[in-house]
Amino acid sequence: MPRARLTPLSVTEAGAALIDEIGFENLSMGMLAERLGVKTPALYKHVTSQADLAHRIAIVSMAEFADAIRDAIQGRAGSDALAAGAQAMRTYVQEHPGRYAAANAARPTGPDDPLIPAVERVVASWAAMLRGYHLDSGQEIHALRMLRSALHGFSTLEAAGGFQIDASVDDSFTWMINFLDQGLHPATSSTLGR
Amino acid sequence: MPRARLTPLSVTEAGAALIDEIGFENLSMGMLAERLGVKTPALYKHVTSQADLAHRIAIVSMAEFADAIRDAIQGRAGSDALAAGAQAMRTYVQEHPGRYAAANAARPTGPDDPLIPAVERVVASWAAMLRGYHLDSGQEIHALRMLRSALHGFSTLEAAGGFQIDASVDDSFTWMINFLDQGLHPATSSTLGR
DNA sequence: TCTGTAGGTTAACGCCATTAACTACGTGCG
DNA sequence: CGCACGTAGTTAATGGCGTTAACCTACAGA
Repeated sequence: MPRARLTPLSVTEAGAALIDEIGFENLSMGMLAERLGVKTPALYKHVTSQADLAHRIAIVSMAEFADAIRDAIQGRAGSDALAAGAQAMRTYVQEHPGRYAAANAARPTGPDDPLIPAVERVVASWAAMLRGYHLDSGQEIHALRMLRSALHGFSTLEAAGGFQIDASVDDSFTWMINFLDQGLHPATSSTLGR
Repeated sequence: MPRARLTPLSVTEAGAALIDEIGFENLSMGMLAERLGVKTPALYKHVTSQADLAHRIAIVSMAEFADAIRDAIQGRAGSDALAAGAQAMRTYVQEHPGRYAAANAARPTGPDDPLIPAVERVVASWAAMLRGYHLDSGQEIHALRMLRSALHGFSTLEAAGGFQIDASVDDSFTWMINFLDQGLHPATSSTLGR
């Protein structure tokens, strides 16, 4: 049998893949070990605990998420940037519900937790996007929080199957983005069709 | 020792109280039993499983929540109704984070699950509130979903300690409500929704 | 070639949810 | 008035989980 098969990173990535399949709260060390072709205690050679594993998954997921948002917004401005960023977020949550849940549940363990810069990159992307709307400096934080609330709320409710009524969820999402975009624009201009 | 101390309802209510203190995912049968001055297996005489307990908590919580929203909106209209309902929701989540999490995680077990009418009462309250804005009938669902997303997202992020930046969360909330209110008013939202 | 380290194993512990088997209280019937 | 039965509660046992301890052994470097 070959040795040195597993590393903290490989365990984390396998955990991230698993968590998307079975859900954040259903992650178990036994299932992950089996997936990796190893007995459960072997994981503890690479990860100190299940909480540590979850935190590592959160970090790589938040970094992935930050990349997705940045890539979507990059090269666009104003309404286009908002629509693209919002879609990117929704898509990420749809494709990686477990990763997103892990990333969102995590709290920094200290001042040099790599989770912090990852979170900051997400915030920076949204802030850059909002800059295109030329808000008053005092309103930027509020707009940021509103945006985050609306997108987070929509994405998680959708991922949890919370939208039961028979009406297109896609339509609701673009409607919401339009609504937010128009409200963010100065009252005069608004030529955003779809 | 007296008998017949516990009932399904009393167990559920004690569970609801406990879940607010320790968090939805930390609920354990042992802790609840201890709280009730009884051994763990005794709970199974009133509740079939921990999942059943969580579901019962979800039902009473959703009913409570529906009452809170209804009471807040009752007698108000338009912007006032929105502000009051939104505040009521935020307050409920702040005071009862575990109950809210349980209510939100629950899914109806069948067509005659009492959870369903409770959910419908919540939806009905929000729909009644929105009626004051005289939206096109096709837009009502979208507005409802947006409202729910924004309020759910804000409340849960706040309850989870997700707003770290040093700026008044209260201010952000009222700012968001104002934003939504203005966008919903017919005069300024005439071009919404293609 | 020998040795130390590190990634893996098996075995064991404690906590949890759940079930089985049993006990005793108190109601309601004779 | 007493007895029987239903039921709220008990103790004991099972199985699954995360975790730790003790051990084994393949491989790297002296």
